[in-house]
Amino acid sequence: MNDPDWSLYRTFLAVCRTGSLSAAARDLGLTQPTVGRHVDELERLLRRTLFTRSPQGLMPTDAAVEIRPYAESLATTAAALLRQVSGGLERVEGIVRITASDVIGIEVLPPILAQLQAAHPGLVVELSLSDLVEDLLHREADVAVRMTRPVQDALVIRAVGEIELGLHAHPDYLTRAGTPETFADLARHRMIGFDRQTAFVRMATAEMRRLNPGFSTVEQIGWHYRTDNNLAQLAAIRAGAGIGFCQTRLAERQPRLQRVLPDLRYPLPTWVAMHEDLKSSPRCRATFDALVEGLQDYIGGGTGGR
Amino acid sequence: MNDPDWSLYRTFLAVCRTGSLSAAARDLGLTQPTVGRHVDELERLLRRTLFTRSPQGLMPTDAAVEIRPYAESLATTAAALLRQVSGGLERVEGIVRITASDVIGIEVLPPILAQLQAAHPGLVVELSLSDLVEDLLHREADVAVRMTRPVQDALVIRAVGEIELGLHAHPDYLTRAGTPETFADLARHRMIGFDRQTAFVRMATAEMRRLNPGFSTVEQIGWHYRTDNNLAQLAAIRAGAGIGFCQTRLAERQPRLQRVLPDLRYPLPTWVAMHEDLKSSPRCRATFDALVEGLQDYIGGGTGGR
DNA sequence: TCGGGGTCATTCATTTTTGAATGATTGCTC
DNA sequence: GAGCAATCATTCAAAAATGAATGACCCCGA
Repeated sequence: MNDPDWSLYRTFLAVCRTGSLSAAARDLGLTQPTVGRHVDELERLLRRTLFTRSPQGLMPTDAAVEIRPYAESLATTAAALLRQVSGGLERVEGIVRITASDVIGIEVLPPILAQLQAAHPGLVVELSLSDLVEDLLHREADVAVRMTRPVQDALVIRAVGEIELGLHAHPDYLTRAGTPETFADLARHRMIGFDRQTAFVRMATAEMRRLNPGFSTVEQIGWHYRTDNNLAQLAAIRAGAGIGFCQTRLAERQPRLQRVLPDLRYPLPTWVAMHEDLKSSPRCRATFDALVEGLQDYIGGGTGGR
Repeated sequence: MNDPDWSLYRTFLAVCRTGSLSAAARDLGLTQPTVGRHVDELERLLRRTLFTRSPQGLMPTDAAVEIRPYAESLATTAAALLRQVSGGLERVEGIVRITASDVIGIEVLPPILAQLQAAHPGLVVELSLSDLVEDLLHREADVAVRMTRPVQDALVIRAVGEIELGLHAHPDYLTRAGTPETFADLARHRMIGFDRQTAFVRMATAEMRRLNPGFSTVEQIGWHYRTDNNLAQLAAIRAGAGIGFCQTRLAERQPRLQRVLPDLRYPLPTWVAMHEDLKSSPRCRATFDALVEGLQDYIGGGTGGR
């Protein structure tokens, strides 16, 4: 049995993603008959039907679903290879892909990255913002800012300190609704919080209770403005919708945002991580270092160290 | 800039591995001019010289060395894809790749795997024996038998108990040199042990000292027959070269191998691991289960559990 | 019921890729 | 130093892959 040509996998993946031969052809810069022939040949070589040709488009079969993750992996690796080769071996240039949470990526990273790029005009930054952690081992990203300690081997990780979360509100809201003085007061306020009870939220709630014994839990307080999107929470606070959590350093930067119950604190330990092999890549190394330094600055003389 | 065709990476990798266009062509089932053209095109698309054409063969450039790991990763993924598709979705058949240490693979696994294959004639087993842990996340292997606890996420792991190591010798040796009665006696014996001071050996030495306070360390005993190959150690013990460590259950099976200082024990915790995604693959699941059961039997009603 | 926009399959000429053959060069052996 | 067995580069004809064009089909909305 002959191995399929690797490019067939790329075509296969495009068809999986788009759901049609024509769309895949457009993405790949090929034509629809070519894509169709690629699929045919892959099916022949693998001895599997990959798509059932129904008139309303192609339906991937079980076999297609099964091998798709492998094709995705091929794609991320190929993309990583191109990023790697995009930069020289001495100078800080080329493409670096960074993954971070949306709040960090939008509120914290821009000045850090702008300064980095000012120093290295040849550097192109790709920002992938999501709470789904992209896999550094599979090179889905080159450098990551994480709020959970990366457990995988073969990663260079650096703790940059703890980002502190605290309750904040807009002065407009506080003049209207009053300023809470005790944890118990919060029960009478409009609280901004999470929508779903994700694993992170449950963990955070438990930790919050541990750190701040007087703080009532979700059940007792009740949340009036719920969203899982951290940026939306921040926007709600800014708009005077109520009291919610945001990063204290972030709030300090905002023109008019006031801290509420300053004793309540929730530290978010933060790491920067990248694959070991990328240490020797100037662009990744420089980005890593800039992120570490920038975040430590942001946190305010963080603990640093490994 | 156009993306290079993924098959160019495969050709590139073959050239890296073989060191010549002709050899790569033979491996790939292509011809030498084709391989040369592929390399040319990849160099053109990446804007990098990958090989310096010297008369005495091709020398990979720094750029080639840099991207080779990515090409290797592509190759392992493609291989994993083919293994995946080699089996059906319901029946236990196709190719399963297992990695284990050499002693386990040669002395322990054969009957387990033979029984597994007897039950499932369509199952093809690939055994990769090495102390280098192949990366399950990158699908270098489907199932692994490990002596260290796998730390990576996204793995299904199962503790199968502790394999006990003990000192053993051939009766011929013992009649010739006497049977040691105390740890101190070992100093007067021919000891079989490791060659280099690897991280594992250092750790094992420390652990050994902790578990068996009276046991002298390497420095005090002195090793007279040194090899890092565990099979070679076992062979030396069998040949009556002296006293060395081997698995007690293994020694029991040998026709004539006698335990020495039975109080001395060194338990080797053992795990079976595979990638989470492969749980739904019958061939991997069956292999995983068979290995767990077989190893628990081997250990002798091991502790089991997770 | 009738287009319009989308899909995929088929055909055929064109382009591209490939392989066989050949030549040039090197390293090794005798 | 000649002969042999490698290597890679080049050439040219054959094979393969591709794309444009066309036709058939389906869904959707008028």
